[in-house]
Amino acid sequence: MANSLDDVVSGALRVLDAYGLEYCTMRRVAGELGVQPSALYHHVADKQTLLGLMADRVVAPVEVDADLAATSQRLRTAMLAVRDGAEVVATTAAFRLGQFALETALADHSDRDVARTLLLYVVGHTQATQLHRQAAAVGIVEADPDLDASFERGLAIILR
Amino acid sequence: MANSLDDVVSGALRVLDAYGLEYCTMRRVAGELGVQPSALYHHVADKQTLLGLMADRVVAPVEVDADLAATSQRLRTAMLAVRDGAEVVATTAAFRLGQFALETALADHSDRDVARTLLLYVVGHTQATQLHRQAAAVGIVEADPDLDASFERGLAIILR
DNA sequence: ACCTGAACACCGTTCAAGT
DNA sequence: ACCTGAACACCGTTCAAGT
Repeated sequence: MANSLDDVVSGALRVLDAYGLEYCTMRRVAGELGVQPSALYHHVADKQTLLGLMADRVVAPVEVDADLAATSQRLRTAMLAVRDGAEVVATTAAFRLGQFALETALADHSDRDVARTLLLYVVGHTQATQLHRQAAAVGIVEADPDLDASFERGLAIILR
Repeated sequence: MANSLDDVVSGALRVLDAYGLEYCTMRRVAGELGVQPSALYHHVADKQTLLGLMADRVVAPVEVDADLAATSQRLRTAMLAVRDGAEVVATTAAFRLGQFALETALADHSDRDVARTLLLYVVGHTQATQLHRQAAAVGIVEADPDLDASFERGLAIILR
């Protein structure tokens, strides 16, 4: 059966979660879909575009409401759910200041500067968390059990 | 004349600044130094290690003191000084929570949680700033003249 | 509309060998 | 100590051609 764009994004996210961003290559995504690498370019202009769609999908299920702390937790959880999820969001076109969908949504429930600051902190802390966990998984560094609590304390500092 | 490790890092930073992270390849760094790609591996174990040394160098001139806002500005300026500087710092081993040199230095002059939150914000905002500027330079997006002021407002929120 | 096959211009890294 | 030359196993992307 022929693949749709959604299939391509789903396959790419499966490869990302299984192998990490470094090994999430067009050729591996194609292999995951049982298709030649060149076939991907029928669905997507280039790899950057695909990464952007992947970031959108990682962030899509996050509900935004007036509870900024809870919304931040949900965003963190969504990014942690896929390997290197935060890095994909951070380095992607989706995360452009002023036009990141979550930023404008969050700004509707709070101050615009608070929304932006919060978002930068949440993505940054989660990216660092995943970097740390990956290093801990390989034994380069001991696991830090305080990371979740550290996240919440930073949140409190911004929202005080 | 033979190259030292410092020469390699300097050459790599020149390539980074001229071409951006995407095109900062081992082969180009070697070319910049007038040497074969394999020669780099006499100085450095792999590309990740080189990127870490580059991040250290970007951040090295930043003076840390009790004025958290001024220190944040200096860090931002240092990262902005080289193309994709913030991304190199953010994605590198140098930026591990709890053992990033700047984090511990900053923690000596303030609360530890404030130090970490501030650092994540500064690196994140600067990374987004460079992403935005690069997009604006290519004409994908109009330049945002408010980015510097936005940075300071976020700083004020964290430090209030 | 969706895909194949083949090609192009690259990558990071290893390793024996040179000086 | 520092480097060359050659190789290995990969990349992203293009493009004519097939169904």
